[in-house]
Amino acid sequence: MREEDSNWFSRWEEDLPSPDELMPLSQTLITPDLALAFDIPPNRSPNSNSPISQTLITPDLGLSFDVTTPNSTNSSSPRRGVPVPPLTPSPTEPHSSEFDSTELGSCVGGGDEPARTLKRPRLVWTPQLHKRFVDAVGHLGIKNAVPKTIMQLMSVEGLTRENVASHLQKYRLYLKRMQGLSSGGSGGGGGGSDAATDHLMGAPISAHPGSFIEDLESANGGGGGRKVLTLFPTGDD
DNA sequence: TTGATAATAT
DNA sequence: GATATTATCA
Repeated sequence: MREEDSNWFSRWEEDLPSPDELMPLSQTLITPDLALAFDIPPNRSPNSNSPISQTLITPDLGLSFDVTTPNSTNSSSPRRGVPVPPLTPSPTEPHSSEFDSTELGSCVGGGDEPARTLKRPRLVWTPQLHKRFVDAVGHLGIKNAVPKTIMQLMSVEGLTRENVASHLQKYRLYLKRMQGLSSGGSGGGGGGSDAATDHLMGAPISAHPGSFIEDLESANGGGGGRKVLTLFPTGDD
């Protein structure tokens, strides 16, 4: 006797409760401390500031997390004072599947502080991750398209409400822009919808059960060579 | 530019 | 008090 009034999402909740079962999106976030314990490149650039970028790709989807340290311009960041050792980014396919799923809060070499409270580097919204985001919003509907619900639906480890909220804002802004553009056509400087972006964010938010998370790889060209596509068009190119 | 964060509102 | 949304910073 399930109430039929319950929308589709009601069923989602029934299927969701098993995050362990469905974990298509497992992101292995490496805390700075962990990275430290992992491997410290002996060749320390004396004066060469190499961009510290950690590219963790999950074998399932291939989400890549990129940590960027504010090396440009010595801006004293009171909040971000996590000195991450320069790691060599591997643009190629890292087959390092030897990643132990040890808890992030595990005792790391010399790190007595709980990684749980450690601040994570900037979150890079990859097309796949964004797809999930859009999918979650689409399935939830504007009504329930709240950061918390979205986060829960995404079931992305490491993803916090703040992350979704931040992105959600941009997402809404993008939609608003489009809607406003559709209504009035007064372009100040340009105004053009990028096909790539349009395809990404131009997903109509219709609360339909449909299929959850479509092909996540569709976003990726797959032809080799990742292209950093801009999620949000500046409107002027 | 994009994402995090502070402040604010509900 | 917690969560959502807005605004601003980096």
